[in-house]
Amino acid sequence: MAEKPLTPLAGALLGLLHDAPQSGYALRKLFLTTPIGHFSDSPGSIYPALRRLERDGLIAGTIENSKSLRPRQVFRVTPAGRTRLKAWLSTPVTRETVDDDRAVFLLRFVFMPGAIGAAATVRFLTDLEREMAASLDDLRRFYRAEARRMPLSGCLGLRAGLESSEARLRWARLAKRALRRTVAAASKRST
Amino acid sequence: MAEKPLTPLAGALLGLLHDAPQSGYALRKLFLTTPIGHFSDSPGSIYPALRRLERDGLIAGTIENSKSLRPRQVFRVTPAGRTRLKAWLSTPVTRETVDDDRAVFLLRFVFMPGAIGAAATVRFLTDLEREMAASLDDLRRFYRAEARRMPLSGCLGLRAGLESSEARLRWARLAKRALRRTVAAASKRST
DNA sequence: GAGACCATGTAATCGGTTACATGATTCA
DNA sequence: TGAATCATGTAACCGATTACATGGTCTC
Repeated sequence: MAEKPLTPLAGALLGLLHDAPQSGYALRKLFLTTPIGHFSDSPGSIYPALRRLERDGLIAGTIENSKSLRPRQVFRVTPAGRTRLKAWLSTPVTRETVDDDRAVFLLRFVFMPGAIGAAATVRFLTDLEREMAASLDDLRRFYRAEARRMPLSGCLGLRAGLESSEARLRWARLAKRALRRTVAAASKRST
Repeated sequence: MAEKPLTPLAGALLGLLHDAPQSGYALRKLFLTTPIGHFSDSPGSIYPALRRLERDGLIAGTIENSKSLRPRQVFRVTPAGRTRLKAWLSTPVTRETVDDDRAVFLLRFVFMPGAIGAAATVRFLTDLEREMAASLDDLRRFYRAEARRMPLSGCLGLRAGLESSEARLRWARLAKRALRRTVAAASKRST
């Protein structure tokens, strides 16, 4: 098998369908009206992706309102799809995880608590923090070493990278604190 | 004609070659060792892209060290390439400019002062500020309206978007101040 | 009855990535 | 002499985007 990681779009669709079974059109509207990643809301983007997921047995579509009215195909995540989603969400955090521009880690994060639980999400954030801190360190080192040789605009470009890395790291810490509170509250309730 | 905008990779290559003519291999090393955007450093990525640019007449390669030693093809930006680069750098700032995940605006920014001048770059940053502020406003509105209906992880995901938008905006202001100083200094020298 | 919206598709294109392949040179 | 680095390519694949196309339904 050696399953390839899901593409960002595939992961987003699978995650959204895991949260709530819905039609391709509803997913399009989500992409259009909410700030989830930046996916194209065009039909040529979503429907082929859904068909690929269906072909791979990760989702299954059932037609509602059949008989001429206004048929609508509602997709649900299959058990295999759920397994695959969990695997995607559980892929280890490495340097590439935090260095990617598209912020796929954020997409993954959003689906995590619902799919693999709050405790696993907290662990994920801990790993993120570690890698983000390392990445930021490297960037700072690079800046110190090369800034003087670079034109002003290069320096400023690096500053942008630094600022956004710092913002990400602050966010990871904040998110961890917030999630930990819910884990603590949940365990308190259960005792 | 109706020239399509350059792809991020094409823009990066053209900009780098405009700053300094160099070989494909040297460009690969830049991608490998510096934190410019996140482009693949693999030959299968860069060489075809260079060939496309050459095919379109935007760059021209001259072979150095020909005669068996270790030939190396050094690429230079042609006048047409320079025009195209300027056009790319000058495309108006819209909402999509600031909303794109890949931060192509940053790439453009880095090449601007060298290609279209500091004054034009300051104008660009002014436009960026405006659009970034508008984008941030929308995000905040969305957050206020929808946060209560969303699960915690969705909220936190939005927070990440907010934090990074705020960081970008702060950076744009900072960069504008820094560049303005150099413009002021330059005009002072010239008087 | 016209226009906006629901709902789904297909075809063509294209750029980027991975994997594979080659050969020369430098240095230990 | 073998490994690392310089230097350049090619072939195959694949997913995403754009543009095009269809037809029902709801509301004014």
